[in-house]
Formats: sequence, structure tokens, C-alpha cells
Amino acid sequence: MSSKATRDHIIEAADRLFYQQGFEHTSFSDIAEDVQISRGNFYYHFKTKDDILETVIEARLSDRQVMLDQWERDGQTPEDRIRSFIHILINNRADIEKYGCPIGTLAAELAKLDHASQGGATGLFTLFRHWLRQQFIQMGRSADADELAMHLLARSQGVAALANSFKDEKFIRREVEDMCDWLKTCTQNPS
Amino acid sequence: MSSKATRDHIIEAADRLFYQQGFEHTSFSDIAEDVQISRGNFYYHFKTKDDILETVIEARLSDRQVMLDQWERDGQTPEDRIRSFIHILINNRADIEKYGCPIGTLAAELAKLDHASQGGATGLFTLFRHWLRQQFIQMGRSADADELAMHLLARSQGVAALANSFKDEKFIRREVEDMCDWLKTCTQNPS
DNA sequence: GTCTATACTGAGATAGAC
DNA sequence: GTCTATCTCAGTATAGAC
Repeated sequence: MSSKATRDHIIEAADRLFYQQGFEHTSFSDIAEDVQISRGNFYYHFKTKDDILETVIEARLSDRQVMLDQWERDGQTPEDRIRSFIHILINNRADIEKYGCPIGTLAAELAKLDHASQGGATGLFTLFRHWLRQQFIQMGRSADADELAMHLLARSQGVAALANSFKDEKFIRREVEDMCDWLKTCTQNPS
Repeated sequence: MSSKATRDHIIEAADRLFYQQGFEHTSFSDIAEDVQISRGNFYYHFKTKDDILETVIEARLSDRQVMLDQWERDGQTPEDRIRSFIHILINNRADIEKYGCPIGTLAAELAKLDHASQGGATGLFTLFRHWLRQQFIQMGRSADADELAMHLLARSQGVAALANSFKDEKFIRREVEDMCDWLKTCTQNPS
């Protein structure tokens, strides 16, 4: 197995385990076992645990960027594209009910640890914030595009949080529909 | 110092430290140091760490119940009382920006640990959910009171999550105002 | 009820053979 | 590049003196 492949496997496993179990609760043994390498080999690829976290955050950043680019290509209108964002809640429902939002829960954990990579986690939020802002600008809401972006980001975070605790599919679908209804009013009321 | 006092001090310190640092990241040493007792003495009061968590959750439950009862007495109308709920975001702004919502972040952490007390954390959400539901019923919205309660709970969770990451006071105030505006429409539109 | 001393475990991390 | 062996440290938890 080439170096590149092992490294990528580690990143992939760490990404998944950090999401499912939390960063601190995930040990090197957990990751090593998942990747099927020895703990010692681990340190050839990453010097410290924080190193892996940083790399995982970078990986998530580029991963989400690819997703946003895809939505950009697929959606005919900014409304369409924002609807893609809102519908992650339904598309990723199973994982969200089990583990919450991958971005929100990581940001919350790192805030409590007062971890150096807090800014990285916030950067993930910012990626979506800026993308949403762009969409609202294209909808002719340049005056309050950032406010609308933050509003929608907050609502999706809230739904993810309660979905994680209550695991109520109807609640999620209802809120997604409500957000889509709200989105429609954004074109009509540029106030 | 009597047994009761020490025990209460431990609960108080654990409650605060679990909130500020997270449950798993908080060690017995952290709590013992905060309370100014030895680690050994600790085990006279609580057998395991999970024991303390359970007690902390019970303490939070009764604490929040007292708060809700207070709002019940102070508010003239159900709208007033719900506004008290919405305004926690402003009243506790400093802590929320630093540590997030005490209920939401605990629930998220325990979900990832797949911890036995997950249900306890959800119970904290349920306490607010049922209280809000009662207020909406009193507003004449018995048909969709629970939906409205969940909606408001989700929105406040979302605001807390982003406040924790972005620490943006204007964002919080704007969202609080927006929720209060939404609340007004609840009386007018019983649809 | 509170202390000190200590057992035991699992964590992150390093050294060095292959 | 991957392994085994090992170090160090912090964590939970126990025993027993006071």
C-alpha cells in the first residue's frame, strides 16, 4: 500500500470517527484499528492528534467546497441552489439523527476544549455562510444577504440539534418545508 | 463542612465545569481542585463519574423547572412568558458565546459518546418543549402547539450554535427580535 | 467525612528493528 | 513505510489511616 493511500485512509477514518464519536473520544487505537495499521505506523503520517484534526478540517473544507460547486452547477436559480442546502437535512437525516451536524458538533466540541483549531471549524461555517450570501445576492437581496445567510444557517443548525435528540422525521420534514416557504418570501419581500 | 454542603459544592462545580469544558474533558481532579477537596474524598460522595453526570442532569432539571415556574408567575400573558424564553439568548449571551447552550451541547456530546444519560439530556429539552407547548395552548393554538414549541426550540438552538462560533452580538439581537416578531404572528394566524 | 497512598488502565508519543 | 516495544502521563477508582 503506497504512502499516499494509507495517509488518505487515515484521514477518511479520522473524519468519520471524529464525527461519530467526537474528536476527544476518538483514540489513535480507534483510528489505527479502523484503517488496519499499527499505532506506531500512525506517527509516520501524523506527528500529533492535533495534526490529524487540522488535516481532517482541511479535508472537510475541500469536500464541502466540491459539494457547493456541484450545487452551483446543478441549480438553475439561486432558490434552487439554496433548496439544495436546506435539503441536506433530509438527505443526511440518518446520520444527523445519530451524530448531529458534522460541522456544528465539531465547532461546539472544539469551543469547549478551547482548541487551537476552533477557527478551522468556524471556517467551515463561513464557507456555507459566504456561499449562501452569494445566492441571496443573486436573488436581489444584496442589502441583507449576509443576515439571510446567517438566519438560514442558524435554522438548519437548530433543526439538526433537535433531530439529534428527538429523532423525529416529521419534525425535520416540517421544518425543511417551512424553510422552503420562507425562502419563497425572500424573493417577494426585499425589505 | 457538613456532608451535604460538600456534596452540593461538588454538584455545583461539576455542573459548571461540564458546561464550560465538556463532560468527558472534565476530570475528577478538575472538580476536586475547584471544590478544594482531595480526589479521594470525591468517592465518598459519588461512586463513578457517570453518577455525577446523572446528578448534574437532575440538578439542571430542577433548576430549569424553578426558572420556568418563575416565568409563569412573572409573565402576564403566554406571549410574555415565551418572550422570557427567547430572551435567555440575550441574558446569557456571554456564556453562550463562550460555551454554547448548556442543554444543547450536553445532548450533542452524550449522543456521540452513546452515553446512558442521553435520555436525561433529552429530558431537559422536553421540559422546555412541554412548557412552551402549554404557553401556545394558552394562546389558542392547541392544534399545533407542539409544532410551534419545537420550532421555537430549534430556532433558539440554532442561534446559540452560531453565537458560539461567530460571537456576533448583533446577530443574536436580530434573531431574538425576529423570533419575537414571529411570536406576534402566532396570535394572529391560528392556521 | 476527609485525607494520603496506590493500583490499574488507556491515552499520546518515541525508538529502533525490519 | 510499517512494525513491535516501550515510555510517560493522566485518568478513574480503591484501600485504609485518621
